[in-house]
Amino acid sequence: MAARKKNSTYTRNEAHIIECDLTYAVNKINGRWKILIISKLESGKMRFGEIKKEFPYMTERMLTLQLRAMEQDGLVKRMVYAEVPPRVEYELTEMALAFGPIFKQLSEWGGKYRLP
Amino acid sequence: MAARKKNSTYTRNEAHIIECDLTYAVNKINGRWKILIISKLESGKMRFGEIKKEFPYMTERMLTLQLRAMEQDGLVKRMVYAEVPPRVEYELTEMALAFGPIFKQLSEWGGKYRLP
DNA sequence: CAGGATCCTATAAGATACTG
DNA sequence: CAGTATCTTATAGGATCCTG
Repeated sequence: MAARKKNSTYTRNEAHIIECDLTYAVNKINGRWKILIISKLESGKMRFGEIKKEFPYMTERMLTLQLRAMEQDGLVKRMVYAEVPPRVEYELTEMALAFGPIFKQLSEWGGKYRLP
Repeated sequence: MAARKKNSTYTRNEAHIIECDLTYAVNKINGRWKILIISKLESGKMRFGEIKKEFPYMTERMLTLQLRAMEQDGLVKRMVYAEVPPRVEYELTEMALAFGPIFKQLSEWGGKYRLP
Protein backbone atom coordinates (compact mmCIF):
# COMPACT_ATOMS: atom_id res chain seq x y z
CA MET A 1 0.00 0.00 0.00
CA ALA A 2 1.32 3.44 -0.84
CA ALA A 3 2.47 5.56 2.06
CA ARG A 4 -0.09 8.13 2.99
CA LYS A 5 0.87 11.76 3.09
CA LYS A 6 0.67 12.77 6.69
CA ASN A 7 -0.47 16.31 6.18
CA SER A 8 -3.25 15.90 3.68
CA THR A 9 -6.63 17.14 4.78
CA TYR A 10 -7.84 13.64 4.15
CA THR A 11 -5.53 12.37 6.85
CA ARG A 12 -6.27 15.19 9.24
CA ASN A 13 -9.98 14.60 8.86
CA GLU A 14 -9.48 10.91 9.47
CA ALA A 15 -7.54 11.64 12.64
CA HIS A 16 -10.33 13.88 13.80
CA ILE A 17 -13.02 11.42 12.92
CA ILE A 18 -11.62 8.39 14.65
CA GLU A 19 -11.53 10.25 17.93
CA CYS A 20 -15.17 9.27 17.95
CA ASP A 21 -15.83 5.72 19.17
CA LEU A 22 -18.49 5.26 16.55
CA THR A 23 -16.44 6.21 13.54
CA TYR A 24 -13.43 4.48 14.99
CA ALA A 25 -15.42 1.27 14.83
CA VAL A 26 -16.66 2.02 11.35
CA ASN A 27 -13.14 2.68 10.13
CA LYS A 28 -12.16 -0.82 11.24
CA ILE A 29 -14.60 -2.39 8.83
CA ASN A 30 -14.66 0.09 5.98
CA GLY A 31 -14.23 -0.78 2.37
CA ARG A 32 -16.16 -3.14 0.24
CA TRP A 33 -15.01 -6.48 1.53
CA LYS A 34 -14.15 -6.61 5.21
CA ILE A 35 -17.66 -7.04 6.52
CA LEU A 36 -18.27 -9.87 4.10
CA ILE A 37 -15.03 -11.55 5.10
CA ILE A 38 -15.88 -11.30 8.77
CA SER A 39 -19.30 -12.76 8.09
CA LYS A 40 -17.80 -15.77 6.36
CA LEU A 41 -15.20 -16.34 9.05
CA GLU A 42 -17.78 -16.27 11.81
CA SER A 43 -18.41 -19.95 11.32
CA GLY A 44 -14.79 -20.82 12.00
CA LYS A 45 -11.29 -20.73 10.62
CA MET A 46 -10.79 -20.91 6.89
CA ARG A 47 -7.93 -21.26 4.46
CA PHE A 48 -7.03 -18.57 1.97
CA GLY A 49 -8.37 -20.58 -0.92
CA GLU A 50 -11.62 -21.33 0.90
CA ILE A 51 -12.30 -17.66 1.49
CA LYS A 52 -11.40 -16.91 -2.10
CA LYS A 53 -13.93 -19.42 -3.31
CA GLU A 54 -16.65 -17.64 -1.33
CA PHE A 55 -16.06 -14.44 -3.26
CA PRO A 56 -15.71 -15.23 -6.94
CA TYR A 57 -15.85 -11.54 -7.83
CA MET A 58 -13.04 -10.47 -5.55
CA THR A 59 -9.53 -10.57 -6.92
CA GLU A 60 -6.77 -12.32 -5.01
CA ARG A 61 -5.08 -8.99 -4.60
CA MET A 62 -8.04 -7.48 -2.80
CA LEU A 63 -8.43 -10.50 -0.57
CA THR A 64 -4.79 -10.33 0.38
CA LEU A 65 -4.96 -6.60 1.06
CA GLN A 66 -8.05 -6.92 3.19
CA LEU A 67 -6.73 -9.83 5.20
CA ARG A 68 -3.46 -8.03 5.81
CA ALA A 69 -5.24 -4.89 6.94
CA MET A 70 -7.53 -6.88 9.19
CA GLU A 71 -4.56 -8.66 10.68
CA GLN A 72 -2.92 -5.30 11.37
CA ASP A 73 -6.13 -4.10 12.97
CA GLY A 74 -6.34 -7.16 15.20
CA LEU A 75 -9.46 -8.53 13.56
CA VAL A 76 -8.00 -11.78 12.25
CA LYS A 77 -5.32 -14.20 13.31
CA ARG A 78 -3.18 -15.56 10.53
CA MET A 79 -1.70 -18.98 11.05
CA VAL A 80 0.96 -20.29 8.71
CA TYR A 81 1.80 -23.97 8.71
CA ALA A 82 5.23 -25.01 7.49
CA GLU A 83 4.04 -27.50 4.95
CA VAL A 84 4.39 -28.09 1.25
CA PRO A 85 2.16 -27.02 -0.38
CA PRO A 86 1.72 -24.10 1.99
CA ARG A 87 -1.27 -23.90 4.28
CA VAL A 88 -2.49 -20.67 5.82
CA GLU A 89 -5.54 -20.36 7.99
CA TYR A 90 -7.43 -17.29 9.06
CA GLU A 91 -9.51 -16.99 12.19
CA LEU A 92 -11.45 -14.13 13.75
CA THR A 93 -10.22 -12.61 16.96
CA GLU A 94 -12.49 -11.87 19.88
CA MET A 95 -12.92 -8.27 18.85
CA ALA A 96 -14.04 -9.28 15.38
CA LEU A 97 -16.45 -11.83 16.79
CA ALA A 98 -17.96 -9.03 18.86
CA PHE A 99 -19.20 -7.52 15.62
CA GLY A 100 -21.47 -10.52 15.13
CA PRO A 101 -24.62 -9.29 16.86
CA ILE A 102 -24.16 -5.81 15.41
CA PHE A 103 -23.91 -7.13 11.87
CA LYS A 104 -27.00 -9.18 12.55
CA GLN A 105 -28.92 -6.03 13.40
CA LEU A 106 -27.56 -4.20 10.40
CA SER A 107 -28.67 -7.10 8.28
CA GLU A 108 -32.13 -6.91 9.77
CA TRP A 109 -32.19 -3.20 9.00
CA GLY A 110 -31.34 -4.01 5.40
CA GLY A 111 -34.04 -6.62 5.19
CA LYS A 112 -36.61 -4.26 6.61
CA TYR A 113 -35.88 -1.07 4.71
CA ARG A 114 -34.53 -2.13 1.38
CA LEU A 115 -36.63 -1.44 -1.64
CA PRO A 116 -38.56 -4.38 -3.04
CA MET B 1 -21.54 13.50 -9.42
CA ALA B 2 -19.97 11.84 -12.41
CA ALA B 3 -22.01 9.18 -14.10
CA ARG B 4 -20.82 5.73 -13.24
CA LYS B 5 -19.90 3.35 -15.98
CA LYS B 6 -22.44 0.60 -15.85
CA ASN B 7 -20.19 -2.20 -16.89
CA SER B 8 -17.14 -1.66 -14.74
CA THR B 9 -16.23 -4.48 -12.42
CA TYR B 10 -16.60 -1.99 -9.61
CA THR B 11 -20.27 -1.58 -10.48
CA ARG B 12 -20.86 -5.25 -11.06
CA ASN B 13 -19.31 -6.08 -7.73
CA GLU B 14 -21.41 -3.46 -6.03
CA ALA B 15 -24.55 -4.89 -7.58
CA HIS B 16 -23.53 -8.32 -6.35
CA ILE B 17 -22.68 -7.07 -2.90
CA ILE B 18 -25.87 -5.19 -2.15
CA GLU B 19 -27.91 -8.28 -2.77
CA CYS B 20 -26.89 -9.03 0.78
CA ASP B 21 -29.04 -7.28 3.39
CA LEU B 22 -26.00 -6.59 5.50
CA THR B 23 -23.94 -4.86 2.87
CA TYR B 24 -27.01 -3.17 1.50
CA ALA B 25 -27.36 -1.47 4.85
CA VAL B 26 -23.68 -0.64 4.99
CA ASN B 27 -23.80 0.93 1.55
CA LYS B 28 -26.48 3.28 2.77
CA ILE B 29 -24.16 4.80 5.31
CA ASN B 30 -20.80 4.46 3.64
CA GLY B 31 -18.32 7.23 3.25
CA ARG B 32 -16.71 9.37 5.83
CA TRP B 33 -19.55 11.63 6.86
CA LYS B 34 -23.00 10.06 6.71
CA ILE B 35 -22.86 8.31 10.04
CA LEU B 36 -21.72 11.48 11.73
CA ILE B 37 -24.49 13.47 10.11
CA ILE B 38 -27.11 10.96 11.19
CA SER B 39 -25.75 11.06 14.72
CA LYS B 40 -26.08 14.82 14.87
CA LEU B 41 -29.57 14.82 13.40
CA GLU B 42 -30.81 12.26 15.88
CA SER B 43 -31.59 15.02 18.34
CA GLY B 44 -33.94 16.73 15.90
CA LYS B 45 -34.13 18.78 12.75
CA MET B 46 -31.29 21.14 11.92
CA ARG B 47 -30.56 23.83 9.40
CA PHE B 48 -27.80 23.51 6.85
CA GLY B 49 -25.67 26.06 8.64
CA GLU B 50 -26.17 24.34 11.99
CA ILE B 51 -24.96 21.02 10.66
CA LYS B 52 -22.06 22.76 8.99
CA LYS B 53 -21.03 24.28 12.29
CA GLU B 54 -20.88 20.82 13.86
CA PHE B 55 -18.24 19.71 11.37
CA PRO B 56 -15.63 22.40 10.99
CA TYR B 57 -13.42 20.06 8.97
CA MET B 58 -16.02 19.17 6.38
CA THR B 59 -16.32 21.37 3.33
CA GLU B 60 -19.68 22.74 2.26
CA ARG B 61 -19.38 20.71 -0.88
CA MET B 62 -19.11 17.43 1.00
CA LEU B 63 -21.98 18.33 3.28
CA THR B 64 -24.16 19.12 0.30
CA LEU B 65 -23.19 15.92 -1.50
CA GLN B 66 -23.84 13.77 1.55
CA LEU B 67 -27.18 15.38 2.32
CA ARG B 68 -28.29 15.02 -1.28
CA ALA B 69 -27.28 11.37 -1.36
CA MET B 70 -29.02 10.74 1.93
CA GLU B 71 -32.13 12.43 0.64
CA GLN B 72 -32.03 10.20 -2.44
CA ASP B 73 -31.62 7.18 -0.19
CA GLY B 74 -34.58 8.16 1.94
CA LEU B 75 -32.52 8.85 5.04
CA VAL B 76 -33.29 12.53 5.42
CA LYS B 77 -36.20 14.81 4.65
CA ARG B 78 -35.25 18.19 3.22
CA MET B 79 -37.61 21.04 3.94
CA VAL B 80 -37.22 24.33 2.12
CA TYR B 81 -38.99 27.39 3.45
CA ALA B 82 -39.75 30.18 0.98
CA GLU B 83 -38.10 32.94 2.95
CA VAL B 84 -35.40 35.53 2.43
CA PRO B 85 -32.76 34.72 3.44
CA PRO B 86 -33.43 31.08 2.55
CA ARG B 87 -34.04 28.52 5.27
CA VAL B 88 -33.60 24.80 4.74
CA GLU B 89 -34.07 22.19 7.43
CA TYR B 90 -33.02 18.57 7.47
CA GLU B 91 -34.67 15.84 9.48
CA LEU B 92 -34.10 12.12 9.75
CA THR B 93 -36.65 9.73 8.34
CA GLU B 94 -37.87 6.72 10.24
CA MET B 95 -35.42 4.41 8.50
CA ALA B 96 -32.53 6.62 9.50
CA LEU B 97 -33.74 6.79 13.09
CA ALA B 98 -33.75 3.00 13.10
CA PHE B 99 -29.98 3.13 12.86
CA GLY B 100 -29.84 4.74 16.29
CA PRO B 101 -29.52 1.65 18.48
CA ILE B 102 -27.15 0.03 16.01
CA PHE B 103 -24.84 3.02 16.01
CA LYS B 104 -24.97 2.97 19.78
CA GLN B 105 -23.68 -0.59 19.79
CA LEU B 106 -21.00 0.21 17.24
CA SER B 107 -19.95 3.07 19.43
CA GLU B 108 -19.74 0.76 22.42
CA TRP B 109 -17.62 -1.59 20.35
CA GLY B 110 -15.29 1.30 19.58
CA GLY B 111 -15.08 2.29 23.21
CA LYS B 112 -14.32 -1.25 24.26
CA TYR B 113 -11.76 -2.30 21.67
CA ARG B 114 -9.95 0.82 20.68
CA LEU B 115 -6.36 1.11 21.64
CA PRO B 116 -5.63 3.28 24.68
C1' DC C 1 -28.04 31.42 3.97
C1' DA C 2 -27.51 27.62 1.41
C1' DG C 3 -25.71 26.16 -1.83
C1' DG C 4 -23.44 25.41 -7.07
C1' DA C 5 -19.32 25.15 -10.27
C1' DT C 6 -14.79 23.86 -11.39
C1' DC C 7 -10.53 21.81 -10.83
C1' DC C 8 -7.53 18.84 -8.30
C1' DT C 9 -5.74 15.10 -4.97
C1' DA C 10 -6.00 10.78 -2.36
C1' DT C 11 -7.49 6.35 -1.84
C1' DA C 12 -9.96 2.10 -3.17
C1' DA C 13 -10.50 -1.30 -6.38
C1' DG C 14 -9.53 -4.10 -10.46
C1' DA C 15 -6.75 -6.65 -14.49
C1' DT C 16 -3.19 -9.33 -15.42
C1' DA C 17 1.05 -11.74 -15.12
C1' DC C 18 4.12 -14.15 -12.34
C1' DT C 19 6.38 -17.10 -8.28
C1' DG C 20 8.47 -19.80 -3.97
C1' DC D 1 -1.47 -23.00 -2.44
C1' DA D 2 -1.04 -18.68 -1.22
C1' DG D 3 0.29 -15.31 -2.45
C1' DT D 4 3.46 -10.69 -5.17
C1' DA D 5 4.29 -7.18 -8.56
C1' DT D 6 2.96 -3.78 -11.71
C1' DC D 7 -0.17 -1.03 -14.05
C1' DT D 8 -4.62 1.08 -14.71
C1' DT D 9 -9.31 2.70 -13.58
C1' DA D 10 -12.96 4.37 -10.55
C1' DT D 11 -14.63 6.78 -6.84
C1' DA D 12 -14.29 9.62 -2.59
C1' DG D 13 -12.80 13.63 -0.80
C1' DG D 14 -10.90 18.45 -0.84
C1' DA D 15 -9.69 23.62 -2.25
C1' DT D 16 -11.36 27.52 -4.00
C1' DC D 17 -14.29 30.70 -6.05
C1' DC D 18 -18.94 32.20 -7.15
C1' DT D 19 -24.24 33.31 -6.65
C1' DG D 20 -29.69 33.76 -6.21
